[in-house]
Amino acid sequence: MTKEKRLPFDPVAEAARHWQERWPGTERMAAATAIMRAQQIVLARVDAALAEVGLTFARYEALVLLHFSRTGQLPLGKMGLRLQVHPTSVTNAIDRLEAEGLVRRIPSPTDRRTTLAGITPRGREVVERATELVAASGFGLGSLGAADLAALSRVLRRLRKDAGDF
Amino acid sequence: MTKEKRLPFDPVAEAARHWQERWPGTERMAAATAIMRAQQIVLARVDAALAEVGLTFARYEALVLLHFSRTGQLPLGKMGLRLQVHPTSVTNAIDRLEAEGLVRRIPSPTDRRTTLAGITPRGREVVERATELVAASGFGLGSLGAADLAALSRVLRRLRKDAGDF
DNA sequence: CCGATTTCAGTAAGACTGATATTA
DNA sequence: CTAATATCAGTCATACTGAAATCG
Repeated sequence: MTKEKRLPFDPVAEAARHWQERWPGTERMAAATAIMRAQQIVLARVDAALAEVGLTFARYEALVLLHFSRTGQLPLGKMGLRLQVHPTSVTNAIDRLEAEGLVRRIPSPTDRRTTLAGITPRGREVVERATELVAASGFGLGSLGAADLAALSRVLRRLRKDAGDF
Repeated sequence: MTKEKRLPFDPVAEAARHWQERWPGTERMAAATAIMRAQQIVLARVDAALAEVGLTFARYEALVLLHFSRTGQLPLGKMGLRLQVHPTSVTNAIDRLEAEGLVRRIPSPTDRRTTLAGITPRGREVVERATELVAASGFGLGSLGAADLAALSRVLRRLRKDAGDF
């Protein structure tokens, strides 16, 4: 951690106060800054939970995606699209997961250019255990009620849709 | 970019659908995943806007903080607390900003252990120009209305507060 | 020949650990 | 002596670019 010190004021509100005096779009700035910080909080909680099973968030996401897929196998390219990560990052993530025996590479039977990543039985065990830990951590959102969570999901869904995610 | 492909469905909703069948806390998972993706979107937009003036988001934040401060100078440690970044990351960011003449290091007159970062006139010019660009980009939130922005800020404020930020 | 898929080499920014020098 | 402050060296996970190999 950087330091466990609690500020005596809300740094986002403080920034908004100054911003407002000179520049437009204060509400957007405040919301964007809050999103950046919220992501830091969520990531820190999830990473801490996953450390116990030796996974990072990126690799956990890949593993969950495979676990949820019908056959337990997906082309690397499809994974990149679904997880919105760079092709080389997928290669890297699968490299690590394969080295730990959680995933194995399988040549596609229909297209010899593509490689499938397939989750192994050990991979399924680990993702189940990891998910228990992550769910127990509450994703750092443990204090939010159902209404707040719903509001968050609703607004962020619009944001993601308008950004061209889906 | 990873690929400009739009998925035919909401990947977060799809994940939630599968999650719900086996694990608890679906609403938290969905909100957390949406936060992670929203941060990616905001960061990409802001970084793209800042590239024109040769700044990263982290360095821009540091510059804005100095620009807003009363004297234009702050101890590096205080900056780390305000921006929630690691001390060594502050040192690194100030190194870069100093190399570009946007900031200079000043020995503290009252405590010889501490170093102040002071924004230069050129730093003020750059931060003004950068802010025009960033504000014009809308932080990737251009499509959200006032009510949505307010809801976002309200919920994320609670999240940050409960996480111990302030 | 063109485009898609994956991989590799190399670069970059950032977060972190552990150690150190200086000073309150 | 201790605590705080900043820095340095080095490691790590990730993102990206550009190039290459393979194949539809």
